[in-house]
Amino acid sequence: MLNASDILRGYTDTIILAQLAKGDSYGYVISKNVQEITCGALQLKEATLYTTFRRLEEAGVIESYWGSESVGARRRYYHLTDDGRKLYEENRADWEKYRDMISALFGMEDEKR
Amino acid sequence: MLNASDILRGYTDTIILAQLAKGDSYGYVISKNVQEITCGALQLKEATLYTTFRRLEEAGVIESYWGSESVGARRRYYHLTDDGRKLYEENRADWEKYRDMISALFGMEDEKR
DNA sequence: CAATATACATCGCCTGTCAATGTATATCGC
DNA sequence: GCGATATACATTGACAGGCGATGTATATTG
Repeated sequence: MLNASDILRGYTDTIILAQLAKGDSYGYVISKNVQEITCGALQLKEATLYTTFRRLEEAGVIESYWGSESVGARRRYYHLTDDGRKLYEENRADWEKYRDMISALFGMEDEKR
Repeated sequence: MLNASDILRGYTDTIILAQLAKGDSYGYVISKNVQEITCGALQLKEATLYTTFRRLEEAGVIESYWGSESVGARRRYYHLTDDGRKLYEENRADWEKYRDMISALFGMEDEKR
């Protein structure tokens, strides 16, 4: 069966980038959003989520800062940099190409778009 | 950038299954077909291709036999088993779901179908 | 006051992809 | 005739990303 973990691989970065493109956010909420959007079918596991944040920040496409909540658990917010936004747009464009290629490879004759 | 190797990951099995669904075939030709279909954008590297054949055969979804060519390099042909065909159909169905989910996660509001 | 939700973090394993390397046969141009 | 290139299969070891397990801490709720 098509495996969710292997599907995720390669898309995790862009999924997070897409969430941040809507505005600054933090791990827990992003994780919940992904579950909601996919009706629970796909999930960014915590280990994956936080290692990905590190990687993206190191790459300079996101920046982080601690939230100023005075109540509840602390939150580390992330912000998309200009480079990050550029990367996001590139990845979206790439996806449209790869998506069509995979459909073609899977023998789906172009129920186009 | 969306990375071709990580895109492939998770789809390689089904790509091969799809090729064999059209009839028995062998590594070299399958590899060429994939390049052709994707205009060279995606490529099943030999190491990947042959290790995947092993994995799929072990899983009982394909079977192999040596070709009877009396000329040229020997060819190992692969044949889709009944289980293989079933898996192929399942993966195609899964793909349609995952494809739409990823599009949604990437913030592509449904230019449907 | 135990259970659950919120929230972040790290370690080490697993698995699939691939570069590098090796083998062997056939063909094509010069 | 011979070097280059195409056809064809195979293995080894490295690498990287996803994740299970585990740990920390605060807030809410029954």
